[in-house]
Amino acid sequence: MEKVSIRQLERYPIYLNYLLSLRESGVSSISSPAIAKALSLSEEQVRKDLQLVSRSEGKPKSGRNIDELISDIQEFLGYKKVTNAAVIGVGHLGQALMNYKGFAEFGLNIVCGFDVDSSLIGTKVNNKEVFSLYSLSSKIEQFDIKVAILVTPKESAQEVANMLVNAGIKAIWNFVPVHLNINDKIAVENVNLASSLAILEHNLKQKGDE
Amino acid sequence: MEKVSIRQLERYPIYLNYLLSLRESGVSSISSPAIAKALSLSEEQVRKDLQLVSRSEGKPKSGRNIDELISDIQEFLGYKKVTNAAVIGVGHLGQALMNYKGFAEFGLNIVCGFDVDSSLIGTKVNNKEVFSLYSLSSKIEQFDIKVAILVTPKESAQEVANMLVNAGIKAIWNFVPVHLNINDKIAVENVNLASSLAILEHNLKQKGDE
DNA sequence: CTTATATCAGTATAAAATTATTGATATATA
DNA sequence: TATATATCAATAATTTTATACTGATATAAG
Repeated sequence: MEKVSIRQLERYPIYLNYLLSLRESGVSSISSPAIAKALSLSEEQVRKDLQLVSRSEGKPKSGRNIDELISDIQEFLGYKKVTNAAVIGVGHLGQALMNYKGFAEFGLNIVCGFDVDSSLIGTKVNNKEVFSLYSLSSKIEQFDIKVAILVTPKESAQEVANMLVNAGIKAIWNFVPVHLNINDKIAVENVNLASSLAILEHNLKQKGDE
Repeated sequence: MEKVSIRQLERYPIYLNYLLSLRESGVSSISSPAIAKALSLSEEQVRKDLQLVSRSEGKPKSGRNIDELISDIQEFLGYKKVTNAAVIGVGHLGQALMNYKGFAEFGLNIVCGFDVDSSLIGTKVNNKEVFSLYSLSSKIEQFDIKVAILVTPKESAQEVANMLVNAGIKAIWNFVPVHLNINDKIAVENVNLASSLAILEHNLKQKGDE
């Protein structure tokens, strides 16, 4: 496999999204410059990104076949095989994630939630049961859960992360704004809204100054 | 202002978070290498990042004063002045965002929500009223709303974004997985969960292969 | 008080990512 | 069918970002 950069990885879902919407409106082929224009990227970047994951070459003048391109990106991103996940911490955000329908198209299947709050345990959110955090190990095995979606309060995030690792989780999608110190055999990806907001505010300030 | 990179901007909230937790546990000064170690970064990177925003210099052997550092980062990120925001689209995620307490510390104040669903209009979420999307212009002015937090369905995102711009919004924090074509006077920052998940899955796969 | 050293600031180097360039070619158009 | 051109792949140049190095200095330890 050729090396793919983090930045590239971030772009593929964006391409995919756009291509899917194009296909819905009946388009059957597209060129890199056209994609670039639609997504405000450079054509070189788009071409390189697509070259990396696409099995067939693009054709001058006509571009690439959309169906093939979609299939190749989905394949590359692993959307074609299902990964089971669980939400850890069934608060507002946790529940919103459990209710989110869109994960299915990413191959992510949220099978259940975990919490310590006894008033939540045994309830269902979007038809997915909420279990006690202390049944983690058995449920992870039982449901073949690979990814933990961590949405606990800050204070308990590290402790719960340790529990997850002990219970055999291989990847943590961390929505808690805390740096987790974790065995580097485990994949950790942080969703940091504060970082995103910092960029927005910075841009807002700059545009205001112009 | 010296130039700051996107990557750096993303890191400041992470530093801040860590420093706040340190201060809570009574620590009063910290060195760049110590921060680097705690957050799994390189000491050079941390030092450069801090140099950029810190008004006072660090001292060999003892490092930097935590209170000062926290204050400088907060100042730099604009956390000390309040920016009013509104949630556009009061679904599961929109409600979760309206309920999220953490934005206050970022200087972001969600004042209300907007939706087109008449069963939502007039209700309150976390004590913030939900207005009709068609009252956008007047409310934006009335409440001095600067940032729109966009959480609509895909299909309507672009159309609503246009309405927001017409109504005078200066920044859009876009949670919808759609590329918005917007006047570049407006700051747009995309929160793309699919991108984040793509990175996680890629790492998961790589670690599995090792 | 003196010395050793951790940390600093500033600069230089290296790595990563993006953008530009070049020559080739498949297709649309005449 | 011939020609012009949009797009391609591959490579080179540039820019951005991260890391390493150097000499200076404030503090801890003796």
